Amino acid sequence: MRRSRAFIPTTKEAPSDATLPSHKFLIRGGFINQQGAGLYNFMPLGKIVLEKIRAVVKEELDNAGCNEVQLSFVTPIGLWERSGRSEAMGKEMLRIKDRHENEFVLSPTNEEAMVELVKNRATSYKDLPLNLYQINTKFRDEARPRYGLLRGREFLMKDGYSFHSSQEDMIREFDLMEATYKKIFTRLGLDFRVVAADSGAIGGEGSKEFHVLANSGEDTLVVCEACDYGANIETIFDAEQTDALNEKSYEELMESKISKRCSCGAELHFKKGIEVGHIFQLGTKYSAALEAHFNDENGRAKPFEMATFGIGVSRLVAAIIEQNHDEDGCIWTKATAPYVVNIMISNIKDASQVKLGEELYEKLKASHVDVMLDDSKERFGFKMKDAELIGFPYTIIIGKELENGLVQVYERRTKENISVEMNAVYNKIMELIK
RNA sequence: CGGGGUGUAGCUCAGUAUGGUUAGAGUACUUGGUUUGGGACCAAGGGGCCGAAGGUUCGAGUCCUUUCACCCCGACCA
Repeated sequence: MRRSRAFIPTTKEAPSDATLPSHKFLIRGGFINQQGAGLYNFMPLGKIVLEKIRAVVKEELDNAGCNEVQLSFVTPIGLWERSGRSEAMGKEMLRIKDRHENEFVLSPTNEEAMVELVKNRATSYKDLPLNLYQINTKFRDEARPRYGLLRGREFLMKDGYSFHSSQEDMIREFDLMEATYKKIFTRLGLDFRVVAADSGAIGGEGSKEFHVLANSGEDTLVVCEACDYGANIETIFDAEQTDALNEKSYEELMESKISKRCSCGAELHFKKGIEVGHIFQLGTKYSAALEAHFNDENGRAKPFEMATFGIGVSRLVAAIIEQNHDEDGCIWTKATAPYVVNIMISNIKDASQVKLGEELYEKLKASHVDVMLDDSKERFGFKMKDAELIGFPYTIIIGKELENGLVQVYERRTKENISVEMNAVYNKIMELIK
């Protein structure tokens, strides 16, 4: 993409209502803009990031044998009445009426719809197991949306549901999904932890959360430094206790409640996390309620054993920045950067700079590198600030040193600038972005 | 859903206590010129139903009533 053709409205100042780094930088960088409380538009850069995350999620799930589907976003209220969740979820569900006065819900989640989809279509144990997922818009009418994309009302979430003929098989799938999620978050370049969790309102037993570690995280985790043990603090104290406590007294309570040492012997620490994934074992809660049965080996009807798996895709966009930013802006990981390489022509009036920039641009594009050519008329300082704000992992600076046959490669994360022979920069970049 | 706050230019905000020229600044934008390695400088411009509706008044951004929206703290949540 050429900067001169791109719609990337960056600003020097953040709107006054943004408090978190991710919120500020995503708006300042021209990734998103707010449409209403908890409602966001994704502008070109934001959309690219979203799609990159979506692609990684899809690839890993498909590899693990999951089937992608797409359920209708608007769902008849009857679906929710049958499971009792119309009542249970209450005002969280946004209800609308059509011209015939029929009531509908904008899906906040899709257990019911997915059970209905599979019911009477997968009818035998021979049809199982099945794992169906979608990456689709959800709507939850939060009492108080906040923190930009971290707690919107409308959001993009991957939700998956698996169907099994036995609990053992369901647990096997649960473990497979845990492993798959680890691959996904690793590929995205994130520092994350898997922790034991409460299963919350959705019900069921056996529940694990995936948290991106970040100071602004809403959840407090207890994690072991040595092994992979971790737990959400909610699982250790009941809600009333946690209400009254500040962080320091958590530590005191910890001593009385649990050992300061992990069972592996290493020390336990507190971390803040942003929940970006949640997997849980549902059992037959929904299949029994909705009478979704299959025939077992003996020809007996049984409700499906189920598990459910979520990943907050749009939340991840913000979580990545919460974990990866500095005072100047975003620092995207290689897998999530809207453009991995930014070619900066310092002075657009300098024909030799333009020539090299164009050549590199074409060459990198031909090599399937996601590359931006900054051919804007701005001055050097402006372009640098803009590149830092947007957070391209690498910027090739074509400028003054070109007279000596040199260009600079600027690494966003470290802010290091290295000089490279102009003829060697292509190979250097290809090596760096691997 | 409880408590608090804010709505004035694309963005950040003055102006509102005490009503009174043509509603301001910075930034962003347009044009011309000078600049050209860290969000440049000079000059000239464009841009506002002062959130909305009603009311008081000779006169309302400012006072009164109603309403809508958004934000913050809490309770609740991928």
